[in-house]
Amino acid sequence: MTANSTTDLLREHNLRPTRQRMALAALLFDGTARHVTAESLHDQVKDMGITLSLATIYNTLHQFTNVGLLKEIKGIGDAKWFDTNIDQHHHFFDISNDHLIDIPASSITISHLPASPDGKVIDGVDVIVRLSDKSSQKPSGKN
Amino acid sequence: MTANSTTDLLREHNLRPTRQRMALAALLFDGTARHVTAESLHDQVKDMGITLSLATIYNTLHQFTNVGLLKEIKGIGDAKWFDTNIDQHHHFFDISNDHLIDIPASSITISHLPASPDGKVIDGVDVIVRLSDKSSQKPSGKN
DNA sequence: ACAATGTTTAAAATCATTCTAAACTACTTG
DNA sequence: CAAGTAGTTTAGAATGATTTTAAACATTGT
Repeated sequence: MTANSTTDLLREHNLRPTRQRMALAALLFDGTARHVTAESLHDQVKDMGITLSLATIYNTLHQFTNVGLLKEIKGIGDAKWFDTNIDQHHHFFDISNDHLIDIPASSITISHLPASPDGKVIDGVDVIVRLSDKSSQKPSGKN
Repeated sequence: MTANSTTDLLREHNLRPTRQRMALAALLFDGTARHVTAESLHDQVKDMGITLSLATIYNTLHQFTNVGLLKEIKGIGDAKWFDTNIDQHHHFFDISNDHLIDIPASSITISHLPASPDGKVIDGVDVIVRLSDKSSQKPSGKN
């Protein structure tokens, strides 16, 4: 993604193209699906020789999410993840290495969902398919 | 649940029936489906006039989970939830009041799950159906 | 260039959770 | 049932992720 299109992307979403947001947008929106946490992004940025405070990473991830450039994924590990794939979709989560893989919504068919309670509507459905290594054993329930 | 059967329940799972574990087990395992966080349990116990340290609540929830008396639910809000329903099942999560409702696994049919990556096996599938109030509007993506 | 407003930052604060080490309790053995 | 030992509980400190604060700084419109 060129510097110019990054600028445009930010402006189109009413975000001033600051040095910090340019760096993060360039990194995130290269067209490939990315899954990041605030910490992992911070590390990536640091590796590129750019210094950004962690607070800015959090601010920016939230701003990008608010304008629809990112999607927040909950329920993965202990930290919050952000996904550059903003389509409705689901995830494989590899518990052996904390890796996420997108599953297009169209690849999963959910049928027979029970009716919502009165006065409630379905806001969304999240499916997480946990993966582990074929060889590894589940721990037995011992104290 | 009587004091005696609570004692037995704990012993059957190799847990000493201490005052603290008895109180928590009696509260949790009354036969109805309960969804608790460490904090919510702590508050419930406090309301009954029993004083338990939060650390003990955490310890006990983990021990109960390890022996298969509880199931940990991930991806709900910011805290970890524990469920007395230990069958494989899914959840409605009402985002307006942080309430959980069980959905039996048999009530949802998931088909066409993509194949797992090489060397990986499916460890489990979690479905969370987010609910909101019929009247409330989704926030529009503004900065 | 200047003001006005938006943005970044370091540092402190917060929140959920875990760890630590000392005090305590339940179980076993003599 | 006394004493030892192994398991438990606890307060408080530590951790880790995230948010807040308030001051310094950058961008934009005029």
